[in-house]
Amino acid sequence: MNQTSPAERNQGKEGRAAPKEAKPNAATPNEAKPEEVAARPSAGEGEARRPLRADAARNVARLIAAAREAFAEHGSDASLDDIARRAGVGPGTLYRHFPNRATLVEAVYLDGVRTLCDEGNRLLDAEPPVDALVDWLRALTAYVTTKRGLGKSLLGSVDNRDQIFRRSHEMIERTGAPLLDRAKASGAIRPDLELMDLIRLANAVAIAGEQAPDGAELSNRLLLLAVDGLRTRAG
Amino acid sequence: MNQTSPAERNQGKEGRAAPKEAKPNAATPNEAKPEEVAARPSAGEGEARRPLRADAARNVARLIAAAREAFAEHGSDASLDDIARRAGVGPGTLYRHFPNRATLVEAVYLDGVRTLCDEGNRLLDAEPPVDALVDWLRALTAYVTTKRGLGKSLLGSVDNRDQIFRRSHEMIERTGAPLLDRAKASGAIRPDLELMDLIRLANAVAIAGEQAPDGAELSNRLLLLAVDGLRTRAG
DNA sequence: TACTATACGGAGGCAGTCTCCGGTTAGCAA
DNA sequence: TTGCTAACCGGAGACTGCCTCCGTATAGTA
Repeated sequence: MNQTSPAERNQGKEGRAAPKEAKPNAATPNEAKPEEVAARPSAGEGEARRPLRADAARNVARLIAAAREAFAEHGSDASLDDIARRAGVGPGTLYRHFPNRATLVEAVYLDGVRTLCDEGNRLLDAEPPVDALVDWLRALTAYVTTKRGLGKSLLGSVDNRDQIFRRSHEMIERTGAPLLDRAKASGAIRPDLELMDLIRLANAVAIAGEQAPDGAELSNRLLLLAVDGLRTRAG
Repeated sequence: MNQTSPAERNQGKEGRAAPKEAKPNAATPNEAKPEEVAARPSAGEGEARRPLRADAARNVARLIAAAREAFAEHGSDASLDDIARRAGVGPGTLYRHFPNRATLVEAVYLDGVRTLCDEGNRLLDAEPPVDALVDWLRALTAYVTTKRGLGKSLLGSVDNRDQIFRRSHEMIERTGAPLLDRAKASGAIRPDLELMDLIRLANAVAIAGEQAPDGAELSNRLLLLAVDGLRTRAG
């Protein structure tokens, strides 16, 4: 039985038994793509790692997808039991894979980064390069929106949070840089543009979208307006 | 029976019945000092106001004190049942006086401002004037720390929050200005110093203290260092 | 002192969290 | 293919928090 013990989950919560502690493991569901082979989270560092069974990996993926949906609708305080139901699994299954809310939030967060980077890698072959960059910026803006909501709820886990944020930023840079270089090389984008400019732009339009009733639509419109201004001017 | 109805408390919470809505009343427990005579919160504007009974006023005061303690230990998500227990009253009593968490947070918040201002008014007679000012700045820093924690949880009530923040800022200015003037008049403090400088200073050291394990001690040390720099230089 | 409007409080319903353990099954060896 | 077993599942149940209801208590006034 790979049930995480109560001691594994305790971290400074008063009253009832403390909530489960987020465990930084070398290979956790959050490290690998949910469907990819993954070692079990509870194995010690020196122990041989055995990948998750196929049904377990499927459940992890379903839980992350359900959590993303629930967090989008209700925020990161969404009911974990509800997430389990949406995923079609029992609460015990949710808690076996994600000992507490923070680990699930982290998993959704990193899955979002991975999806964003996968999208960026796919767009490396898309033509024209400037449209590929714009498509990726759109995905980046959507990601920023979810990042802001989930990032706040990772506040309680200071040690881990900085590491997560740094790693995701690195992933985004590795993905965005080639896309930007392609667009510059095509001559359609001003050559002085830097990736950090685009990341800040995505942040700005995501924040603007948070305040509006039709936030996603507004963010998209603002993004397209801003990108228009980034194009190399003909003549 | 002055029980607030479910409709009075509802405000956009999914799942279960929505939580109680904070009711902005002309005279609520939050307006008056808890022990002071207060009209009942649920009375309409045009109705004659009858002060709370003595036992009711005592319970309000106990609830605010218990809430402050619980919020300091657990944050503004502290269990309301636990706060009622700490106050030695039933949950029904808590909900009769504070229909939802936000009203209780607001009461604790405003009570803190009132306490700060009372402290400032008491210090108007203290000698030397510069030490009186420093004592008040220490209290202001402690207040800012609690303000930041409680202020975040008032985010959900945008209309009321701005009003609360503005009112508390006015109270702080009315209290702090005479203390600063006295210290200036005594010649011990540089004459170009403004109250906003001191408020910003209190904010800065409070924020610094949030990140440290011995936060309160650090904030105090930083405050004293900074105040040293504000003194009029001899010679 | 008697009366009554006001206040109290805690049982109970509901929802969410989280664990435990009997049952199921994926995956491997023979 | 079959049998075995370690890994996995899931949901009942205990517990906590939120919140209301209504019988009881009491503060305050005449």
